[in-house]
Amino acid sequence: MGRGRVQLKRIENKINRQVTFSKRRTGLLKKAHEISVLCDAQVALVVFSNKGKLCEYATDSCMDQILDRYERYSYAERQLVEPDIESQCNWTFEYSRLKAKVELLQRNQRHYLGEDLDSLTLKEIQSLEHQLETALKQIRLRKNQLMHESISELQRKERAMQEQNNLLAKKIKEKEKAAAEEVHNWEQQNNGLNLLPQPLPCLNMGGTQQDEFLQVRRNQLDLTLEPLYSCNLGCFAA
Amino acid sequence: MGRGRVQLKRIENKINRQVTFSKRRTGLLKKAHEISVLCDAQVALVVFSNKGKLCEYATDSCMDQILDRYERYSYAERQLVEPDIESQCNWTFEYSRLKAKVELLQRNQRHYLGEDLDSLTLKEIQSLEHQLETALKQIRLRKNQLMHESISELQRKERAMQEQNNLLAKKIKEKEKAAAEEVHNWEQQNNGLNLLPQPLPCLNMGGTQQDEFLQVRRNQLDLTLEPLYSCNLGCFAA
DNA sequence: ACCTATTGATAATA
DNA sequence: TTATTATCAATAGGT
Repeated sequence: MGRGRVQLKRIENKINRQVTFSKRRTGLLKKAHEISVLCDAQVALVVFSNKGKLCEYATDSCMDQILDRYERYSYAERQLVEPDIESQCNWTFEYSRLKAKVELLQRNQRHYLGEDLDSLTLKEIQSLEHQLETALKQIRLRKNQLMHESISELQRKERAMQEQNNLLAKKIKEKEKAAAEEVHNWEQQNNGLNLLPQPLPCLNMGGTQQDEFLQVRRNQLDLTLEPLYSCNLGCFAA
Repeated sequence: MGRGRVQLKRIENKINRQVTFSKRRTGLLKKAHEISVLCDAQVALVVFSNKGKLCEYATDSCMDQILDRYERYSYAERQLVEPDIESQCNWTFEYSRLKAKVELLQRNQRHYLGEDLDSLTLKEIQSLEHQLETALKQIRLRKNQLMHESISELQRKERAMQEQNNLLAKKIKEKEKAAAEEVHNWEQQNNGLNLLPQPLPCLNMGGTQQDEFLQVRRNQLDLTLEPLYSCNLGCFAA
């Protein structure tokens, strides 16, 4: 909304990005509040800006309660696995052990994400860099594999659709031909009356309109390539 | 938006409320995604409908990570509040929650290390790649910073040692001079006996041997600059 | 921060 | 739920 349509991709101009962020953040918070009030829903919204600034909204200002509910909700889905009653004797120990584990893992995770690096020595930093470089190699290998698979699949689909398309075009031509003959017969039978019927609209799609037809097919392909939320082919350039 | 202005209050008609919820939820998710992409922000959105149905959006589909970041962010602010004794009753729940968290973190860690990638979709892989690229940038920044500090420190040491060195060389020359004079005196006192003593080995280090001395010092510096993991200075080009 | 031309979202309706 | 459409709301690009 505004002067000109907007592309769903990162705004490269830093100033514009910041301004747009400010405006849209306001809008987003407003909408969150509105749906919360109008529809009696419980909403939690957390936004970290580009620069790491936090901004939040929560219905009735109880963020923790909602996040807690969320975790309960989503943990319930994964919880099918563990009945886990073996450790009723030494819960206290087990619990603190787990807690320590979580903290360690979180610390590591922060490091893997390039945060909180000041606590590391040069040697540790170098080790971390090396680990991530290795990981990236693996990730890119897998990515390429997936993309190749995706491309093959799309090419297969394209061929199939092309065939189907040719078939349909052929059928349409045949029908037109048949219709034209019928008209011809009718003209001969009513020779001199000069009452030409209009061609049936539903059959009016041969020859010159084939291009438009192909265009439609391409668009359908594009839609297949562009599923939810702008997963465009730009990613292949990465 | 729509036919007539809307009051910011709960929609009483149940049907209307449900319909509006559906539409606005879609809109809200869309907006959340848009600001996320356009402004390179990290967004987490959780919506519970009136009837308790959950609906969520998270940048790059990593809700847990964002909520984690949120908790870390706001943790510092409330750390004063909760000594957390309320949860002695529902330990079972807490325990399994922790356990699930550990599993999630471990799973993530594997992904950050480039392992176990087959379970990820192309979109997730791309997100992961992007995260690690960003992390690596940060890590390299920090590494360079540490190395520059290290270099400055070493250069400072080098200057200090150079000074000390000059001082020592000077002292040695003086001592040699004194020794020579003593010999001279001795020679004069023992004129004609011709019994010259060898110069003391520990003092044999003036003039022409200074260069070799500096060379040794440089090698020690190089070793300090080149610790584990082949961290040569080429990294400064990164 | 404020101003509008435009696009986008959506309430009412079917 | 889906589709349409009249209207209002959000906002992009300027000032």
